[in-house]
Amino acid sequence: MPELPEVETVVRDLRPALLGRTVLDVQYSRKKLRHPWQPRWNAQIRGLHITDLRRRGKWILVDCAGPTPSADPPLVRVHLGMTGQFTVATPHTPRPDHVHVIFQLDHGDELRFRDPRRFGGVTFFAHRSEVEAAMNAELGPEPLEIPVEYFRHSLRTSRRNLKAILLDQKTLAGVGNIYADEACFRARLHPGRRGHSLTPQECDRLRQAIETVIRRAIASRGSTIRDYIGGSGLRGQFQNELAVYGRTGEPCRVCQTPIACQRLAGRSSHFCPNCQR
DNA sequence: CTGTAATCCTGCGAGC
DNA sequence: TGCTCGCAGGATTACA
Repeated sequence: MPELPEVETVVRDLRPALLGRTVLDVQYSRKKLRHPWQPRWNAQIRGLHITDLRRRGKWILVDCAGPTPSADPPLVRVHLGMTGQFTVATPHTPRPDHVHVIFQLDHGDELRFRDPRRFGGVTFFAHRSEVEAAMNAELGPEPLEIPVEYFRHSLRTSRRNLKAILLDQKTLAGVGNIYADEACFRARLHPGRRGHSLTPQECDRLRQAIETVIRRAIASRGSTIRDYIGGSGLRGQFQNELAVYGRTGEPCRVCQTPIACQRLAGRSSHFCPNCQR
């Protein structure tokens, strides 16, 4: 579910509530998550202070600090998968189904990881460096900081279609199905176009479209299609501004042509057959 | 290298 | 009302 704008919203919501907090205890359900929680981490996490909260692509990173300062401190890494929710709540708030990890915090609140489909996960790393190196090797640049030449080169040397390229986290980290479709529409490019068929100008148009769409989506706290909620439990608003995603058969906001839907890179891909070439 | 399909799960809407 | 089917914001793997 959550793509960059949704994950960014969760991080922004949670940051003020979590910075400086101490984890008193951790509970977890027996259900298996994508990146399995392991009981032995419990003892390691207890007593850690939360020093920062960050996002990289669709990953949430919770930086921690132990009792003694370390150059390579521990961290907790979270992925929301399709239906993940990461929220702070008071213990009085009823616990919904599918809450799989609960961090008890020192000021009484709970940090909850909920995920009905369990495609997401929570993993503890004793040393930040273990994750950073691996993640940087597997993730491309952030969509709001795409190097111009890098992006042109990535597109123009690929025989894949735009949809597949945009969804590839190694090319760009954080774009998913909604924003790939929205960016192609904004750039007036058919998602089935092959990367190598793009002119440098079209590459730049796509890059700018991605940046604009992602920026606006963050400003609207992401899109809530079904399950998504931010770190404080609020729904997103960008679903109201989507131009093509989920609008199959509805009129294009520019030319009134019915929006088409076609399977590309294994995913439903929405586009205007008239505006996008 | 590319593309496709299956896989991990639960829940929901459409259609009968 | 109740059933089955297909599909869902992700990501990895196997196979053609």
